[in-house]
Amino acid sequence: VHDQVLPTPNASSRVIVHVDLDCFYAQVEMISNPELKDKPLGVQQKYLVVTCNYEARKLGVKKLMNVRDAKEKCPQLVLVNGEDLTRYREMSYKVTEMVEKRLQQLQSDELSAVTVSGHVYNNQSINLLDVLHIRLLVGSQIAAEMREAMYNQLGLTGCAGVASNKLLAKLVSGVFKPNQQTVLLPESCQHLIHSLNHIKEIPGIGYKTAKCLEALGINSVRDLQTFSPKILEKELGISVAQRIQKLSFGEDNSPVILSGPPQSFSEEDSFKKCSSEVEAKNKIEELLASLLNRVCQDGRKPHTVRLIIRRYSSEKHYGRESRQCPIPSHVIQKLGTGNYDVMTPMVDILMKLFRNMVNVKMPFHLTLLSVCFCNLKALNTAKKGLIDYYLMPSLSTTSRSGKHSFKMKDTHMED
DNA sequence: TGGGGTTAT
DNA sequence: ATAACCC
Repeated sequence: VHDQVLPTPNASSRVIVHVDLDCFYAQVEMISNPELKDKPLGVQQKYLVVTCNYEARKLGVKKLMNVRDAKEKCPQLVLVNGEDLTRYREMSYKVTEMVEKRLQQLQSDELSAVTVSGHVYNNQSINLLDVLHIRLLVGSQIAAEMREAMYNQLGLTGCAGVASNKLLAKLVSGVFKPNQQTVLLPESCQHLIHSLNHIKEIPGIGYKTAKCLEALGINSVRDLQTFSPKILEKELGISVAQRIQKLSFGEDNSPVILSGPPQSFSEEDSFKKCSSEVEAKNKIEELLASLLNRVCQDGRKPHTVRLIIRRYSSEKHYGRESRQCPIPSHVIQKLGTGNYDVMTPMVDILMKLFRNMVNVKMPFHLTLLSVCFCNLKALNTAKKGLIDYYLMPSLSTTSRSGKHSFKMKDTHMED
């Protein structure tokens, strides 16, 4: 859970609190088994140590390190398997609930004396006559309180950053690392942004964009700040160009959006080789069984299913292909109820999607399979749809003029 | 690289 | 459906 915001009188003087948990999976494992607490611990998925606790980091283990390299660096390293995300999801939901409850109370809080909690970035001096400073200090107290509550109620530690926008809050949250917090006062914004050694460190500039910028000779934050906007727009498109150039100045007006419940659920598994249809079917059944449990607990119903594969190919960095289709309404209806067999029709659909992507008469070699449920709708979707249809002019216009308009009517009739 | 997720095109 | 981004 990130990016909680203080109620603010106007959008131009925001105070954003970004909370970032320390090595979350490793913390969950240490809570489940306290004997691991003072040992160097890594969380393993396949042959990777995806994250590790700070004991392990002191001994040279890094995130996403090969298991072999990690063991070599640190022979005492204890490894636990983290391929099943269930317990991490459970803890994550607890954090979300806690934060939302705390946020409800925020309005009625009595704010204590105006002093900083935690670090001030760049050791800058505070001006108590500056209203922006004061507001940020109050943000630092709220951050401290949230971290306290997370530790007291759930046993989780984390960092926090407090600043005037999401980008800066996130960047400053990592300045003092583990279990500490830092507030950024406006005067030190340029210091922070120029402390980055490469533009790839700016959240929002990923692998592809960074490569593209490098090809233009842009390597430092200052390079990006001073680069011709016109040429940048030509290379990356106006949207990306304008957004990332603003980011390079530390400017980010993107709003805090409550993420709410997930938009999709998926289960995936990677492996060395899957080369027969029977093998694929077995994997798909496994993934589907777990997914059905999760979707059942969520309570909403997916209306679309997608199958994703990754083909073995010597060196194609990101090659995933997918096929998706609507879930037939009679299958959707059975989804929550345990008594009807929903596996069989779903597996049939998924195998059709599979054969649509993979020519099973030819040899094939897959290294990943994933099943995704998306287009989640609340229950009573037909009734709600009916109300919307009559009460919301814009919606009823678009649905009537759309090519699926009679399909919507069918849904209403069934109900 | 793993096992997820979101948004834009 | 894919490609980019995030962790």
